[in-house]
Amino acid sequence: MKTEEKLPSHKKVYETLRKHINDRMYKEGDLLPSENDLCTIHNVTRPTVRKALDRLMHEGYIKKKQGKGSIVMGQPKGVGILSLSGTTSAVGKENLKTHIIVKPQIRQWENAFSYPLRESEKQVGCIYFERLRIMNEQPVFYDITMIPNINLPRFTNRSLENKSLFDTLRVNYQINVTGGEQRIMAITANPELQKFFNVPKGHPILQLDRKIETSKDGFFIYSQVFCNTSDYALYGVF
Amino acid sequence: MKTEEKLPSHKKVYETLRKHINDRMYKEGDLLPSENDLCTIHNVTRPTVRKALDRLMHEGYIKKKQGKGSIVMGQPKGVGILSLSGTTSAVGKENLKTHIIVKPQIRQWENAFSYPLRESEKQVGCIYFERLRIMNEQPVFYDITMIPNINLPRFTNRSLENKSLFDTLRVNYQINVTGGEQRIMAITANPELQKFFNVPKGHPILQLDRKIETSKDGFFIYSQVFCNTSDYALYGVF
DNA sequence: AAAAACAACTTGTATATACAAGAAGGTGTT
DNA sequence: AACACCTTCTTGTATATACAAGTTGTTTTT
Repeated sequence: MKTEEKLPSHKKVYETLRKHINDRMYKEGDLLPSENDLCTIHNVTRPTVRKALDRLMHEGYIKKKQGKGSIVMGQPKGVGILSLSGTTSAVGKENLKTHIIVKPQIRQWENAFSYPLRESEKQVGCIYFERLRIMNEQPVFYDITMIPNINLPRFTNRSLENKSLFDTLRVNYQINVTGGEQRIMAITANPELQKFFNVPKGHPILQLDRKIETSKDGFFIYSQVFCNTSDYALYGVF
Repeated sequence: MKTEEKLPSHKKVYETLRKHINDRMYKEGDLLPSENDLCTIHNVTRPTVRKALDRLMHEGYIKKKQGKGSIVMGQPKGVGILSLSGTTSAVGKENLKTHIIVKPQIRQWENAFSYPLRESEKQVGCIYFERLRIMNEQPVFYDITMIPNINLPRFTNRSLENKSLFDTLRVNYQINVTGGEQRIMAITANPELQKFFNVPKGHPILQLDRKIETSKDGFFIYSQVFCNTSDYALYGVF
């Protein structure tokens, strides 16, 4: 088994810097080493470093200023819900607890939240689970996730609790989220949601249906998220 | 007056291709000319072309496949609401009518939808307007926009009706949207919204508060959008 | 006829180089 | 002290070049 395929240098530089920012080695407001310094550090040339920095900039980890340098912005807040990552990175891991309501299980599926499925997806079935996310003792997210049941060794054992699903896929399976589409709407809580969120009848709830696309051809993640925004508004950058 | 500053070549290539895709000269599913062809067409080198293509790819206009080419995806649907553009490009211009509820006017402001303002912003005051957006005879969006009152020649005369505000800024004033932040929540319609949307009391409404950042230093656009999602769910790609 | 090998495309990665333009700090002159 | 200038740092733009790797169609071989 070779989980270790050799990454292109610009991705290695990206992963390294990303990790250092996440680990707070570079803090918000800091300047990254200059592009030339990064060249010597990673033993690559400037276009390569710039490619890594471009991606970090796009994802909101840094901002660049001509003549000044690359300013660290910290972990992008809430890129999660509204543009890329999952709920975990959206609100920060600090005060977020996760209850698994329905454990990951193999299911048949015909469609996914009104998204039509390919034949290849229907054949393999899906990994299905439901989670309730709780912030400061208060339930905020309720989400249903469906993933095609392709061969992901040890997947169900992994970190659905507190780590980001997308990080798991990226680091362990070299599957990157490349984009996706989502529908978002306001609804009122049905009895089930009333129970989960502990809210009265008629309470407004945010609903997100998402089809998430990855670098693995034909591999999509489907998720439906309900969110009680009365105390925590969904926050996102773009 | 020189509205015409010379753009870097990679931006010129980007703008040209973007326009051609928007004008349907390249249709969905088409292949763009190869990178080498684009080089000779625009008389630049490959890294320059690739930079333009990278941006088009990030914004969803094209997808690239190694060995194949650059596949045109058409105008990115709904990049609008949830990641970059304004409501116009989010839903397509076809069936969208705009009613100006409050005409653009100069106002003082102390804050913008709970976003704090800089001193420099407070001093110049803001351009304020409210719009109701109607799709197929049905009111869907109600939005309030506030823009710092810096010198934008002929701005209030321009195209608040049907064109995208962001396109106007980009083409006429070389101001690009570089990002922003937003809060999104579900609420129930207050009496004013009940009237605008023609919905009963307790009807769920989507609310977006946005602070939009531009390439012009210190120039932010603030907008608050209410959306009746009972018939048209907000759709976005990312 | 079917399969394998090849050639001719495409995009992906990476280097080396050069100059432009903005920011910051020091050094002089006034 | 204040200002202008210069040097030196930074990132931005652009070229020229090379090879790797994926796709497609053609040619050759079996």
